[in-house]
Amino acid sequence: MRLAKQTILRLFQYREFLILAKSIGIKNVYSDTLAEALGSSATQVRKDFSLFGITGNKRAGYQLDDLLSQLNELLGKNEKQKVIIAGAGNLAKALMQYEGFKKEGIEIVALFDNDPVKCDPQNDPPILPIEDLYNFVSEKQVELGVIAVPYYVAQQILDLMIVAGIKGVLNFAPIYLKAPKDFFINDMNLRLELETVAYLIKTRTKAGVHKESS
Amino acid sequence: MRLAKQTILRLFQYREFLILAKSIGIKNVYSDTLAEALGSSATQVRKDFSLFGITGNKRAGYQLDDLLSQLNELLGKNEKQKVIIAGAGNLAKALMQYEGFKKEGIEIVALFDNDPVKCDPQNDPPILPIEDLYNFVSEKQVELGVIAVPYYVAQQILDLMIVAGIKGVLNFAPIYLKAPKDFFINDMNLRLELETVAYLIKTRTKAGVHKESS
DNA sequence: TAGATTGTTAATCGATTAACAATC
DNA sequence: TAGATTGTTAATCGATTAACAATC
Repeated sequence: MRLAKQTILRLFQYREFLILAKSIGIKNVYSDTLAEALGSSATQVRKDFSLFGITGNKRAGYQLDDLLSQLNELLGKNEKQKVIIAGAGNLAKALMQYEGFKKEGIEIVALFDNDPVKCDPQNDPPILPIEDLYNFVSEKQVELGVIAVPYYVAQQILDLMIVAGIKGVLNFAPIYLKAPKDFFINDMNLRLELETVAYLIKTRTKAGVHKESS
Repeated sequence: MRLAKQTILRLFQYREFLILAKSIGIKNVYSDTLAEALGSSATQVRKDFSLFGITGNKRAGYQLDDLLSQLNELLGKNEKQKVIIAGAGNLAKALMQYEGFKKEGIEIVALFDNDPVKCDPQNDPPILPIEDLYNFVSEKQVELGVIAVPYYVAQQILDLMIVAGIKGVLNFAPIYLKAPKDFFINDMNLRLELETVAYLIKTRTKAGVHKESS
């Protein structure tokens, strides 16, 4: 099934909200509850669910535990996924602090950096020289990467990742990267995103695009 | 004019490429050149331009300097914009390192943090206690903010920003924030974005959504 | 039962792409 | 001129929203 990135993002957001709701003892949710929590609409929520054959009860909404386990299954949250980060700078640190990764089945297994000063194989996760990337990734069969290196080495690092066996990346380098058709790249250009908000403020479109799911 | 966030993002990306192209001495570009550079299509490029009345020459494409100055005008790049960051953690540091901000007319004028240890009014930009946010923002008439604080204080910080006069934010807190209709929020949930790539890899949709402009 | 909520179909909306005339 | 490229209109595509029957 072809799935829009936006839909997938929403499914993750539903899941996130359910976990929170569960922690405060809620047992049932309605499409309306979820819509409210995400700034979406009830129809959208039901539509998303119907795409996956997730069903609720006509009068009682969705049973939380049930819904959550269906989403977990769907989103592959029952399996672990290893990730490496290229570039051991502040962005990498910020990601590691985002925390909750481990809880989410995503494990940062190593960082890689050019700068010998930043390297520290004893750290957990280890910070290794770029030269080790190929062997590490191919041996451990890591498939997910993050590109947090300066833009002028980003393509080179990506190429290295690709031959090593990485299948998709989250890219923070502000540059268009070339990759095979079946390779996934999710571009995050933080500066452009900030400039976009700056632009919107300046031109103060009165009937506002005030909510973006990015 | 109502403008899709995606269109604005593309305009910024064109501009970015033009600056690079200019630096290596290129004088003319074609819609095809720009499309290639961004992984877009020539039709898309011309369509975007036509929305703004930007025109080229039938046979010679677009004169680079000319195009660039039109984009600068359009995107408000001839004016400066001040921005504050709430939360002086690694993400804030990463943003400051992104560099090029000043060059882009965006100036980080202050950071704010709860933790007295992190505060340093002598730093450039100054790192101030949250208590100072209201006065600082209203006095300096800052309109743009970044939310880089933990999710459980994000709404509170946003409310504070709003009353202080901020008109839009780039939000890194993984939570749906409530704000007035004419307030701009651009949500960046880095974890969800990474999870999305992880999902796409797992389900390995062969006919790939391999390029995302997020 | 009456009221509330789901699940789905059809309508709308918006963005991207294709087609092509204009013209340098 | 012939060929290449623009600018725009129409077609397509996909996602969101509205409407509403089904039913707990």
